[in-house]
Amino acid sequence: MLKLPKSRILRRRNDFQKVHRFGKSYANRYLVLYVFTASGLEDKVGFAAGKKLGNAVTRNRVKRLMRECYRLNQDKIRKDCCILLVGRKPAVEKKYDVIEKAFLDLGRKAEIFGR
RNA sequence: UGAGCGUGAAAGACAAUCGCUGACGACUAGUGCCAGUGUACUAGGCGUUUGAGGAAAGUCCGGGCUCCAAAGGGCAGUGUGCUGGAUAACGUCCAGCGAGGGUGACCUCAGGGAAAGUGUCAUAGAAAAGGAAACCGCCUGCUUGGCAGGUAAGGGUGGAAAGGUGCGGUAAGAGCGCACCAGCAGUCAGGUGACUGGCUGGCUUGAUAAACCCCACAUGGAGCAAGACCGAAUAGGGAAGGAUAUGAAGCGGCCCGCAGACCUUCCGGGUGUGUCGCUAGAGCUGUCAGGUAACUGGCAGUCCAGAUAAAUGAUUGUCACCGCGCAAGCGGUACAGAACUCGGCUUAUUGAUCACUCAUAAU
RNA sequence: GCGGCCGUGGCGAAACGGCAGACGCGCUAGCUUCAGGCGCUAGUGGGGGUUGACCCCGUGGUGGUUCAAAUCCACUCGGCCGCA
Repeated sequence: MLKLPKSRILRRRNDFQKVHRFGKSYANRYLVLYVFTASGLEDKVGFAAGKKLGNAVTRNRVKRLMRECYRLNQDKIRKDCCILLVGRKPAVEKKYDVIEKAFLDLGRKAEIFGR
């Protein structure tokens, strides 16, 4: 089942800062991906969309697209790491399939996909 | 047909698959209480149901609600400012009055007081505000190329020059006199009133209050980050300084009044991103009655988001509308995301419908 | 949610309601130097019309008050900051 309840989404400001500061980062034109493998936050995910992307509607849209990417591909992802996804400006105009392709590329680069 | 002026409905629809928030239900597992049936909490999947706006936005106003002991008085400050009404309240709305703009439909107006007082009116100009002012001109006189006196009709300056036009009058002129107009005061009539119309009077008062100000009215302050609960939780501890029942802090300006014992700084250390507040309300829909209207009242029906790094999404298909294209088809379908809540305003933006106006043409 | 500040030449910034751009950094030209820098002197200061003189528009935007607005008032756009 490809579910994504709220308990698996990062909530706390401290957690976001931890992943952002200590995680390894990978980026392409549409997304930035942070991977953090330390203890405490295994199998969790966070989504971020900064103010540069536009107003609340477009920021919400980018976050929803990223969440859908993670949800539909979570069975391939290793369970021992914590992921933070950040949207970049060119992603605002794009449809889901473009974002998903960008996510899969980044994931391969970061070697988060298990066997 | 073209141009315009008001009004302002609606905010693409349906289906399938996957996913999210809240509520309810039964089930499974764990933990606590209990002898046990059971019950409470947590987690999980399942079923039913629910889920953004007209502006949710800007935060420009006004209420509810909560706390500040009570929310009292005065001053200051701030805001509003034609009249009458609506309203919980408003800076909003409705109906009028007045002024201005437009051929017109219609639009705009912070629209009280300048005779309570003060200030300002640069440059130019003789003079810029109290009974002021003589630069040129005009008139009179004389010691005749200059001076004295009179004069605000003319010139000139200025955004504005001390009511305007005409006739009389005069040495020349002047509300000096008269008529009309404007304005002011009084009075009569109509109107709840703003105001409008008439009559009479003395002949006359610059502009600016979105300058200070005066007048009238309103206004205690803070805001759900309010506040309450659980709890180790503005805790408790140490050091320094200050104050003190001869009255501290406080009541986010001051005084009265209230009240009644601490306050400031530093050091070191610990604990929550908990629960409630949190959605039934000046609610929504329909209908009837009153009112020109804003709106009000009665009756019937109805329950319609409650998140907290913040749910309402993704994909596919069919249809609708628009653009391009011969066609197959391709692309597009605005502005924009609830955060305690309600009434407005403003701004962003797709956009019917209906009423009306002007121009042209036809009948 | 509450509150505050700013917007003026290319840049940083001044300016009682009364000639907009003081002043500094720039830029241009000249002097100085073998050359450059430093220094000194003068000028240009945004846009449009014009050969020039000169005229019109310009202080984020739109209106309003005023004889006159960068300044006062209202609305609005953009940017920055503070408060548990």
